[in-house]
Amino acid sequence: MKASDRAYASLRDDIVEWRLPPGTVLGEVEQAERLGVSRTPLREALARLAADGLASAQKGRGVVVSDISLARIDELFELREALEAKAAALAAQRGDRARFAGLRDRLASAAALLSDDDPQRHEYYALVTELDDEIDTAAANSYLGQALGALRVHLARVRRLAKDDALRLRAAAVEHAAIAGAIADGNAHLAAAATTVHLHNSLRHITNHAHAGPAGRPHREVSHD
Amino acid sequence: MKASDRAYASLRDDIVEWRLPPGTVLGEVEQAERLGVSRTPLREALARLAADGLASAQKGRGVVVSDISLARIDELFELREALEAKAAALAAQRGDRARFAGLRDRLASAAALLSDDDPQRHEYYALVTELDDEIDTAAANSYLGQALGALRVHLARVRRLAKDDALRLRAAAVEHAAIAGAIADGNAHLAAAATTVHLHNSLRHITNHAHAGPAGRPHREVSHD
DNA sequence: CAACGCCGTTTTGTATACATAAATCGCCCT
DNA sequence: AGGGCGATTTATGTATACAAAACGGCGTTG
Repeated sequence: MKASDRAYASLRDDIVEWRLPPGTVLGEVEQAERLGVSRTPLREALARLAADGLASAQKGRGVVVSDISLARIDELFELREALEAKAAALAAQRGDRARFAGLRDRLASAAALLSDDDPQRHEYYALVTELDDEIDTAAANSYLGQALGALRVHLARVRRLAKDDALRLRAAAVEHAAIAGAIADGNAHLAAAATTVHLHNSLRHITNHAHAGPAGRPHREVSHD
Repeated sequence: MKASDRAYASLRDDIVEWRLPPGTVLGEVEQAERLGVSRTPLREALARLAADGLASAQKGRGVVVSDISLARIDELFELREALEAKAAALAAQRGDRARFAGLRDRLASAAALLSDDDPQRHEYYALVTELDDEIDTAAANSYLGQALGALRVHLARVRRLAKDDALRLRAAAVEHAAIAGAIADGNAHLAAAATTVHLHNSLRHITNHAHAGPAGRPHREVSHD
């Protein structure tokens, strides 16, 4: 694997997992030494991060990890709603109905997965990811898929701001089942509406139950200037 | 200005203006010599092009200008509809109504601009661009704005596939005026619907009146493999 | 005392040289 | 004669050295 790819993947993970919090300056020599690569592939990695919107190039002071405050989550979800509603609608038009019917049933009975003492909710998250992937595939739109991919990187970062309690996750499972069901029925309008509802509830949960930082470790919220 | 920025801008223009048609291989040394820069900044430019989706990195054969056949225009417009409808709706909620009322009136009387013998329709296109910018500003969503910006690069490429006759442009002006009017009225639902209608008509015009290549110079359509 | 400008340091931007991997072309074997 | 294999060639990937620009500290000056 290429060194630039390793550097990119490593830095992206560090940013998404909040090991590199917003406002962190990513000096070229510093990061190059830390990751054990030369400056050239590292610069390529930083350029890709900037293109993704995870970092922004400041003039003279290198690139800094971009800010992601609660205020911007509203914006993020506005874009998310536009993209995912469209994707769900397209999937309803084009998708394999039997496949989504299966997902609908598995999601409807997902409460059982959540009653586990698995703190990671591994099985449930895998199921949701599977639904997302199926929608992407069924939508059969590379431009939309690319946009959704870029968006999900940002969402992964946001996830650490919310605490997922079992109550919300159970409700989310029902909402996901509704989306899958609408797609299985080939009902594009309903699929889009169900997606809108789900994202609305998801955003409300985040804004209501947000905490300052990951794992109780507080961090500076805003104004990295 | 940085050499990497110049290289990026130059290459992007060459791709958008079809001087580098789809399937063209962009060799590093070749392009570096052509643009008069070293390989290092050129590689950065190529990476940005790949991130934009204008080129894709093939393993072993460098990066090639990405394909944009008529089949993919449908996909492009599906994404476009999702983004622009959302942007129009947000603009209707948040925008300055007087400003859009002014744009509505100017667009409604835009037929006069089109009766000119200006083959570039410069004034009219400037007006449409102004509307787009105002919508972006009013939507006040950086993520959405970034996605729209990336999308418009691809659209600029597609524009060369359609021949804009005065008839279609006059109809488009009316549609744009309807969008601006809906935003001016603060009617988000109507603004989104008007955008959907406009894009539907625009796409239909393109698919009906598409020609093989720009300025009568034919090029290979598909299957650059 | 404050503000402006200069210089040193640090960091980014660029070029080039080297290493490595892939594709092509020619040759040999079947 | 055709196909596969290997060497050559070419292109990409990486590292390092050099240049330029920006920031910060400091001194000077109004």
